[in-house]
Amino acid sequence: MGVSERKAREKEELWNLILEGAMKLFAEKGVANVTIRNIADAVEYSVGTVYVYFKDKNAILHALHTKGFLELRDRFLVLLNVENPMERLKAAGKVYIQFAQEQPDMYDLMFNTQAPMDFVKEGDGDVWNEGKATFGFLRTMIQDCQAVGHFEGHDPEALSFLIWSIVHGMCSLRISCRTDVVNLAQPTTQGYAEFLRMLDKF
Amino acid sequence: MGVSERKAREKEELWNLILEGAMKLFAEKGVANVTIRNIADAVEYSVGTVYVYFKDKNAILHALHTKGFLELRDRFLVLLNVENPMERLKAAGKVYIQFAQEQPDMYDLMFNTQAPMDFVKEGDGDVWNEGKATFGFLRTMIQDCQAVGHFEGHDPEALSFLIWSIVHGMCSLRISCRTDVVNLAQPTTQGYAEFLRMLDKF
DNA sequence: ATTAAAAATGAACAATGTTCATTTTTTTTA
DNA sequence: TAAAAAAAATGAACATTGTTCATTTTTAAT
Repeated sequence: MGVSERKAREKEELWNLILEGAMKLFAEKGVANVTIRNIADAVEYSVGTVYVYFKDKNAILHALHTKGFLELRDRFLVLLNVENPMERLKAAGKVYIQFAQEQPDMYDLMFNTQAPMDFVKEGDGDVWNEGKATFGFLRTMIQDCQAVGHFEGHDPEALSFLIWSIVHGMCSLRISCRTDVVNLAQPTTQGYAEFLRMLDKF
Repeated sequence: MGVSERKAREKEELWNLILEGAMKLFAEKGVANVTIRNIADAVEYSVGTVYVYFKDKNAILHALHTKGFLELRDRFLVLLNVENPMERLKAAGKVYIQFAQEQPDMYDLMFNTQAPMDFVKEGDGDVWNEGKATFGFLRTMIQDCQAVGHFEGHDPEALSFLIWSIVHGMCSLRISCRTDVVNLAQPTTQGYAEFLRMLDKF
């Protein structure tokens, strides 16, 4: 019988509908200003229904953060065209920073907000898959660089974390308005350019 | 007459009392879990009184964040003993990271949370003095390094921002639990060690 | 057409930041 | 010293939030 299958499909559709409604509001008003009631209104369902499909607000924020990682992964696809590992690494940083600049709220949700991590820790797997895959991608790039002679004597794990920290630090400080005290017109762009200049020695 | 003076003193004393109560709760339960009612209870005054002394919660959080910067500045004092500019810079990073590790909530309030910045922007001066002074301190260190031949050809402003971003990025990722996907026992310590190894080339 | 299961509902709850008319305390004045 | 004025403290009340759950509505099975 195809009934249960159709039901499953409908269930998934509403799940997506709610999530997309949340996504839209979230882009409009910022994550901090979106309430469960807002989301319910937007999709024309009751508050209770939202809670049928999502355990709590953390679950919604985690699902949203996952969508963010999907888009970031898409953006990273252009890197496959970059043959030279070092150039690929440099380009990856640019893509990362650009994403953070264009979608600051989403970036904040992905890399700063506690909610998605709380959801992960409440769950079964207990592991942050999105972060794991993304960091793994960076680690591979670093190893590719080392394979052609760069970063000699450096530990790839620590170096990956260091480089992640550099771009994250700049994006994070920018988003939280801490760069107001830095006398640069475009802090992240100019800061990253400075980093690229450093990389020339490796 | 000494009445108004005594009044002013009493006013400041209660202001401090409230703030220290907030500070204590804040250290106990974390910034996210402290309410105005908690603070009022802790100092044995009413909720309304707290609002007589502080415009809103942002004002309290800003005052707390300022206390954090005072402590960070104190910790930086040991750097005055380090003659060599490059060694001073390296030591400064260590102090910064250590502070973030020992007081993650305070660090988060100082460098991530929106509230203190909102307070600054609502105010007159409109400038984040704490950040300005701290960043200025870093800039001076970089310039001292350049004066003895380091970082040749690098822009001090951009370089300062880059280095700030490095240590902030590591601390920030650590505090927001994003380092769970990094295979390092002590991400910040090992990541910073990797950075120090990089600095050898400059 | 009845019954059972599933899905959707929205009123209700506790907790939060915030306000403000009222009360209490202190200071000044007569 | 007693009354009036000013300052300080109060806490009840409001709007919003995330969340729950008994009830109603819709759908499926008999």
